[in-house]
Amino acid sequence: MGSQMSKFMQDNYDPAQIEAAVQQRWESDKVFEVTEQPGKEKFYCLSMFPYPSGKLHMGHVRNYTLGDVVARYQRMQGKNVLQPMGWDAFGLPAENAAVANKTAPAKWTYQNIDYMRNQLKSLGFGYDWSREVATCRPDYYRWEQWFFTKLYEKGLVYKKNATVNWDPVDNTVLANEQVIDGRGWRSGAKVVQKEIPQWFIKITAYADELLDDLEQLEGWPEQVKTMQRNWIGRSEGVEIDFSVVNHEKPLTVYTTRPDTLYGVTYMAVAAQHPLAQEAAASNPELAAFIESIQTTKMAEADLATIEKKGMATGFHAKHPLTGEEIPIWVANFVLMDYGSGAVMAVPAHDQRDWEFATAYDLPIQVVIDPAEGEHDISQAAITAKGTTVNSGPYSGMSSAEAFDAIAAELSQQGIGRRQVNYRLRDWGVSRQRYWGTPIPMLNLADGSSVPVPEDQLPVTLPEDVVMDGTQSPIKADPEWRKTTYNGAPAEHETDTFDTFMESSWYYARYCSANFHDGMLNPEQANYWLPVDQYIGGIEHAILHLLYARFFHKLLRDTGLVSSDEPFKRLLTQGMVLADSYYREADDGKITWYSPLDVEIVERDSKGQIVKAILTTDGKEVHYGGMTKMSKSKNNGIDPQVMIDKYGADTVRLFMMFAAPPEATLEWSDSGVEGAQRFLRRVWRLVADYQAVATQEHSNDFSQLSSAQEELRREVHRTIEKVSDDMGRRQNFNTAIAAIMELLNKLQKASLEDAIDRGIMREALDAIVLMLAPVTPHLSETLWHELGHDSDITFAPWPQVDASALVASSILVVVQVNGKVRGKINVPADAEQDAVIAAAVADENVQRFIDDKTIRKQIYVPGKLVNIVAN
RNA sequence: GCCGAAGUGGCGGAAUUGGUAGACGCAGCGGAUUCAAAAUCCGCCGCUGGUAACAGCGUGGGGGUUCAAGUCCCCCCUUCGGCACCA
Repeated sequence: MGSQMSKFMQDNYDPAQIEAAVQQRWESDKVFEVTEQPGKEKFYCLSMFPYPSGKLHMGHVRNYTLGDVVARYQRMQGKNVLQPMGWDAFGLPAENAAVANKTAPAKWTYQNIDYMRNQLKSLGFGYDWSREVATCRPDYYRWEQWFFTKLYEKGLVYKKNATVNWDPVDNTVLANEQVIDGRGWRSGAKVVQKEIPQWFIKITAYADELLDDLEQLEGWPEQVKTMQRNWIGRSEGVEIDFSVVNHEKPLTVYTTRPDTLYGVTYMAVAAQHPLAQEAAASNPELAAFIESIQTTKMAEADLATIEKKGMATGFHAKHPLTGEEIPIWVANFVLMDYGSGAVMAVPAHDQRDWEFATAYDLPIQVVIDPAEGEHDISQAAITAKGTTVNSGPYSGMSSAEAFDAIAAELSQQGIGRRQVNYRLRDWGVSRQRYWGTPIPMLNLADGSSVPVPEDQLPVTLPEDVVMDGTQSPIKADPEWRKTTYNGAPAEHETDTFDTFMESSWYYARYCSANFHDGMLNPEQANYWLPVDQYIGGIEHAILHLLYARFFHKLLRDTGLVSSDEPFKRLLTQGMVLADSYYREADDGKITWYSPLDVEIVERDSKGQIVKAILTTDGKEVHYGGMTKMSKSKNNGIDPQVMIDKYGADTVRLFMMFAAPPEATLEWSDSGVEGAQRFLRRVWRLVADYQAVATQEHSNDFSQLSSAQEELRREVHRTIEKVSDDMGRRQNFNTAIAAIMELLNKLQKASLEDAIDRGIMREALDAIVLMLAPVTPHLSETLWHELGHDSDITFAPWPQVDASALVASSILVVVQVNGKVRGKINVPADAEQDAVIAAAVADENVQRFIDDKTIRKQIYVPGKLVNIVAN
């Protein structure tokens, strides 16, 4: 066993050479291309596909290393593993780059894809590239368009007015991120809210199922499920019609607190509400006010923190039970897009209503006596439930009783009904941008809309265009939209889809990426789906993951897939941070410098950076702390530079070792060097062993010296821990730490006799195999050096020899009153009484109990004795 | 503001089910090797006191439950992610 040490091994570890060779073989042998193999257990491992922004950033490298480690681990478990990759290729940055660089978004995007694909290959990720998709290709988005028309036929799609950020100077719609302090980022003009017709998909029709099925998702982090639950926000309440004085139409509101109905002292409606508009028509002051509050950005975060403003409309509603007249106000915190665009206000029992009432001197009527505690209504609203007061015939009831009684009364009168409501709103998919999937609808002369007939799909987006910075080229071109429908002139919709549409079904398309006869090939899709492991950033915990879950159910109900949920197990990875450095000019302007151009010249006694200089000019820069890698702080570390310098295996190892997957990861140059140092030590240990590899080996482990027994126990303990860490816990950092510990011990191990060499041989095979998911190039190279002909990519994962784990004695910690006072070695099979006796007999333990009475003795088998004495 | 997380040595982190706090790595310090340096190897490394054995303190802050709390409960502080048109 074992080969003569090759010339190759005598040289130092040279990642550039071995990685290129290994990757070349993977490519020429098509190692990662897979097909359906009925009867063999499948494993679909998916990482969130990247937006092709130019080059990979460290967040990508982390995400894809995690995915590749999982995929390779599962392959070594003997599974048929699919790991695909593609491009989330539509989006705003391409338009911005097109304006800045005077190129077409398509060209820019395709160039980026080509560059980034090579980067992914150089990192050694084992993707099945034959399934690559780019969402901006017509052969991808045509099926999205087809699917949308199917949803339209099913009645799951509708058109309604919705609010957008309108830049009146550039005459364009802005994304929320393009609105800074209420102004357009390019024009600087004050942004106004404008209503335009847009397409919506009825995700609320699936709200209950999206909520209930979260329970099936045992492999999802609890926090993500909680966030989704809260986002869907199911509530049970009552919808109430308030009649409006001198007005035909009632004002309908939804409340979860009908028990506080007697506390309603005013109503609030959105600026765009018909009542507000009607009142403003004859009231210039109100009209001016309504215009002034239209500048509020529609983001919920802004809405929640803005100063609450309002004005009376002059209309009054009639209280449905008391008949009292209640003023109707316009308020800037009520949005037309949510619910009915109107709310009933109970300032005594709702904090936002309370603040508004206090600001505008509106009455506050207490109708709930809270169950416990003192409350001062002049300080804050009483939001807790309790017992009703001042509520006419409903006084003296619990909140729950009053809820039922009032709901029943309103229902009987025909002016209210119990209703389940969701915070979740229907999905607005229209975007007024160019670089996206054209919405496959035709607008007819009579104002109606119809889907583009199936035989006319796809509606293709022209790629050879010029971006002038403000308007979508397909909107600017009067010819593009022109078409006919049943012989009559019609116009193509010029809006495009929200890019969340493409990312909502790409995971399914990968299963039959080259299928031309439909969106999916159900046979292939149902072999691979659901995804067994999905990996991506925590920032996608709600929107992307909810939309993808929704789409999966839509696919299912269209007969394309048979499962209920797309992603069985989810891993949400943390961000990557790096040091940041800056200089401040005399005028206060701050310039950030890349950490790669900075040299640390002085640290204090605690290791903190006190002085650093810019290598280009030798002058000092200030340390700005450890922050998220970003363009704005210029602290992004280019993965390519690191791959060129250290090799892919070192970068991958550092990424997996520096932090657990969910936590943020701090980039550290010296940490990367430490990772490389470890790989060199692995290399050297194998090389040192090769020098004795031709000598006699023994695999008879029945008679071992205590040192041999202990070392072999360490080997199998490590296999046990690493298997658990990689498979169940997905804590790759501790798996690597365990391998490092084993390596430290092996370096000191004897190679004297045949058994020593047998144990070392077994240990080295195990180490090389266990490292293979993380450092595949190094492992494959060493695997062959150790004399194996097989491909380590598919080699079986090392097995634990249970007999090697058995120890004859164990260490038990002895505490007195909860403090550690001694440690004793006892036989593994010792009884409780014997262990406690040995514990009490310990010299140091005696010092703490000799003048005290023992009150209690607690024994945690095999671990700990606690003696309680006073 | 609302929803969800996180906070442990000089630093990244470990402690998996309430049972030895600080594994592993980085930085630092001491030594070996070297003409010298790099690389490598050996050792030390939470804070305070002590030559040491050992003792006291210690997991963001305050309170609580328990024989025992980094871990469970209550309150607070700080940082991060999301908030529907960034992806």
